[in-house]
Amino acid sequence: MKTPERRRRPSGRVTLSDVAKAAEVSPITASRALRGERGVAAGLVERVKLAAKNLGYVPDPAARALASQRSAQVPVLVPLLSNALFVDVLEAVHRTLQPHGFQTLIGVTHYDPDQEEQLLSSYLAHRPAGLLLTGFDRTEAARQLVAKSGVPCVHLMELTQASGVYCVGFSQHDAGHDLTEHLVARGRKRIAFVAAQLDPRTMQRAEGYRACLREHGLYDPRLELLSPQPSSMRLGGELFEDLLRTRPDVDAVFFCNDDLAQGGLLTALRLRIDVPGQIAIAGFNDLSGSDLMVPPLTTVRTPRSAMGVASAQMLLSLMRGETPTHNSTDLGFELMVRAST
Amino acid sequence: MKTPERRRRPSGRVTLSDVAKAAEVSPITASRALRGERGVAAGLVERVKLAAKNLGYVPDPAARALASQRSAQVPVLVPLLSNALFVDVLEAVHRTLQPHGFQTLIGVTHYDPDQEEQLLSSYLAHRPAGLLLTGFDRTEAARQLVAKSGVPCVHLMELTQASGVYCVGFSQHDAGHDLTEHLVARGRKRIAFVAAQLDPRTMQRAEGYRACLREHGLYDPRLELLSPQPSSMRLGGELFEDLLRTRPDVDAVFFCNDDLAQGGLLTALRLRIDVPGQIAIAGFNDLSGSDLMVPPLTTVRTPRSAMGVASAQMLLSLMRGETPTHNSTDLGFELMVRAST
DNA sequence: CTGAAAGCGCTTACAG
DNA sequence: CTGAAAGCGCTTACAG
Repeated sequence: MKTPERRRRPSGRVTLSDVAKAAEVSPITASRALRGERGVAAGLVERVKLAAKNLGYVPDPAARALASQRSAQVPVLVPLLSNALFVDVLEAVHRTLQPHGFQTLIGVTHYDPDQEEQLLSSYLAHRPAGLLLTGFDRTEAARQLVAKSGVPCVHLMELTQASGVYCVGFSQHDAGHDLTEHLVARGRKRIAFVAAQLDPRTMQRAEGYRACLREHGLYDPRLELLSPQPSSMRLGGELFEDLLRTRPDVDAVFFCNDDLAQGGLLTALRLRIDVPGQIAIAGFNDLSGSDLMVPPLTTVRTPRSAMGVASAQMLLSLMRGETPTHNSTDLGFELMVRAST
Repeated sequence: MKTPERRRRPSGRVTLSDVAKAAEVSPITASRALRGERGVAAGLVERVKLAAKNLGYVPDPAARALASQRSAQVPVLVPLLSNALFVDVLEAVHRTLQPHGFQTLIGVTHYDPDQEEQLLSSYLAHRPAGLLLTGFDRTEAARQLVAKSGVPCVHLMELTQASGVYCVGFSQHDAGHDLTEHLVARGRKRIAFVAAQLDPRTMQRAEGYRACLREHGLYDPRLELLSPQPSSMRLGGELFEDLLRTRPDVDAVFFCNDDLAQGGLLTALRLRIDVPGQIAIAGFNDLSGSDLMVPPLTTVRTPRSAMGVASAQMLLSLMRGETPTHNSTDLGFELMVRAST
């Protein structure tokens, strides 16, 4: 009788060799059969899959990642979860990657490049299969980290023509420009721009706003109200009141995000300010509730789900080792003209 | 001259042995020093940490998980991300676990027990350090999976006295009861309950509503409007209109969530229905924007961040192998009486 | 088409 | 307090 081995560290787990034994093949063959690698006899594949199912085998992702130097994880780094914008993108990414066996990891940067860099370094240690990042604004160290890792990466929300950089988004500048153009077309002359957070994309919209007003000779820097505070309905209401106090002659407000605009609209309602009679109000993103406001809010509908799906598809293609024909996908935007302007 | 080894699979990664060599100790000692295990000479710890820093060493989580049978991941399973409720909880969990070196993984079940079971089986394969689940309503298989895994687990949002089950939440039943009591105290007689999604917690609030109205002899099942559709502002407006059509004599509505209530309130505004004159409106959760509505919405403030923090702390304690004195933490709730009732 | 050997980068016993 | 050996559960070359 054999004495029990002394050095074992049993985990009670069903392993690949258990499956291999049950199917009467070698672990290598079992591994290949389970991963659907071609070049395994059809009969063996059947046997292995059946054995795996019967034993309730679940591959160990840690062992797999260690052996193959590649996990099935795809970290997605977004600034916030409290903005429905990013939640919609995440849902779409998750929906697209899931059926291909990739696991979406959510990382929140809070608009802080240092936090992003740290997240990146920690996620990269997990040997991710791919990476999804928001925008292009990050530390040089973060950029190096990604480049050196060789992990396929797609950027969300903004566009660039830089070669070797993959991105899916729309022109924030043009969207800001077109919404402003709409206000001008409605005959507005004193159009304010009210923004919070002041992240890169907000500032690109601000540039679009400025460009448009300059084209019409209507630009006045005193009509810009920029707050670095986080965006919220409450802040929108407060900034709207500030604006009314300091610039009582404004006839339109372009809020850089719908939560601000909704707050502004509700404040107008409370103060019995006629919208759009006295003042037109527009927002950005077409978030939930904007079409239900009183009056319904004019805004720009941004392709949130489409960006999630398209960026995930581009990443899938990169992870397969393919070279996409286009490295930049412009998904456009849609002006939603409603009763508030 | 030695021929290069043929079987190497170099990953270009800085490993623990690189650090050990640089610090002139064995890999085991380096490992212990880095993990802060006590029983290593202070001088060595210094040397190892310095070497690690100089080399830019980042431990490989896959190797660590494989060797120790335990990862640093803590999956949190929530029904949705589109409800701010869960986003707030997640933020708080993440904030609490992060400094202890644990990584929060977000899993979304879409209120589907089968999806939850599948997520659980996939996450458990990663040998998580701990687990955070929403509520108690899951498949028997899911329950078994968790129990057999031995992974420490805390439940969120609901309470139970069952022994060996850890939970952090508040009484959904009592909150529903107390809000209804407030409406009764305001002299309302025909109080409707309008709900969507119909998840377990919503139905517990419904029970609280029923109990309260029965106590006052005011219960009328025809005043309940229950829709299995996902909760949203839009749906709230629609259900409110349905209710006005079928039960024109209602004098108060208890919406089971603030998004529904906000939609109802905006619809009332649009239809020029006097709130609270003709009809009182109340919501649940005190989500962003509820205090800014016109009129501001009466609701129940639920301890979202507190639940996130407390559940993460309870889990930290379990992961340390401690046995918490209380296995159930009741965080209570707060009635926010505003102008809509 | 199939398999024996080695290795991925750590940690767990066990010894001293 | 420190270390040599073995092992965690897979996959990657290499051979046949």
